[in-house]
Amino acid sequence: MDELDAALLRFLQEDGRRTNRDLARELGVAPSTCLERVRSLRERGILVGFRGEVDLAAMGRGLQAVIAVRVRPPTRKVIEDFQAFVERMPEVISVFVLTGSDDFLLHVAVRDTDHLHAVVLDELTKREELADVRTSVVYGHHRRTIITPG
Amino acid sequence: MDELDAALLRFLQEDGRRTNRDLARELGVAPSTCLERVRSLRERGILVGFRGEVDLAAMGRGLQAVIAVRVRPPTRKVIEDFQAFVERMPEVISVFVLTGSDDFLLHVAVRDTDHLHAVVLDELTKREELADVRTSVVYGHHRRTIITPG
DNA sequence: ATTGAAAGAGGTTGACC
DNA sequence: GGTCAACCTCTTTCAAT
Repeated sequence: MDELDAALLRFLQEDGRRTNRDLARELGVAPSTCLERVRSLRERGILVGFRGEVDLAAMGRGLQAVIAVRVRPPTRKVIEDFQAFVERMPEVISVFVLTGSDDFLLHVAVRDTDHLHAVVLDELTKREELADVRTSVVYGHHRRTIITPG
Repeated sequence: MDELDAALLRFLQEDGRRTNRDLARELGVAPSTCLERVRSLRERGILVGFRGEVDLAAMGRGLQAVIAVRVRPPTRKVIEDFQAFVERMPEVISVFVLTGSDDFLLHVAVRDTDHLHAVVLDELTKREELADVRTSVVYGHHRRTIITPG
């Protein structure tokens, strides 16, 4: 992972559709070199894909919340079953499995407060393993688009 | 936003580099129609970009944590200054501004536990407005790649 | 809005350094 | 690992519907 790889990752995280020629020109290398580098980054599992990104509000899901969940008993089976369950919920954007007092943190995006209420009361609290739920509404969310090598 | 738009969003979230021809063929429309639809989705602010996606572990940042933060006093200035500060930290992948007992939730990705320790002790607790910090290590994280219209 | 065809731009390969 | 050149596919435009 040299300077060229790092620069490619930077540019492609910024705009996944930058053309190969364009990247090559900006980095001062031949297009085929550039192509080979990108292929190598994918083969090494560093660059894992290219994704179109949508605006949540424009998709009619302008209300976001984070939901901290505790399940009991905290056995492997209970944790894994609950994880599989929440990952299938369309309202759930992101699932964190955690150490500490909470077992899960769910990031959800919903239409409105009624929808949020329904997700918590009708979907989550239905589960028998659920021991505790704390919902916080998200005022603002910022995700870094460019991740640099550690 | 009809069935065609929804299908395009689905395919492009799955693979942001699907060619226009390919999309057109699969959806049974002309390439130019497809191109126009995608352009419209971008103009309407529904499709906001295309991003290369990297693997955190492969980037040498295999340890993730979520950090709940309370700041005092919770005035606009204090909140906004702290938000701007954490959004500039390279270890921070995502920032949530919240209602409830915590004001912020930070998702960080770091090299190892020493690095995590340094982020919390040297970067965060340096700030005078910081009133409370609770760090949870992330065992697993799953982000939904395809977001459907609400 | 959608189409089809034409023109220009980009991706990809392989022989060579 | 990097380059150059040729081929071939794709994007993009535009007149027509």
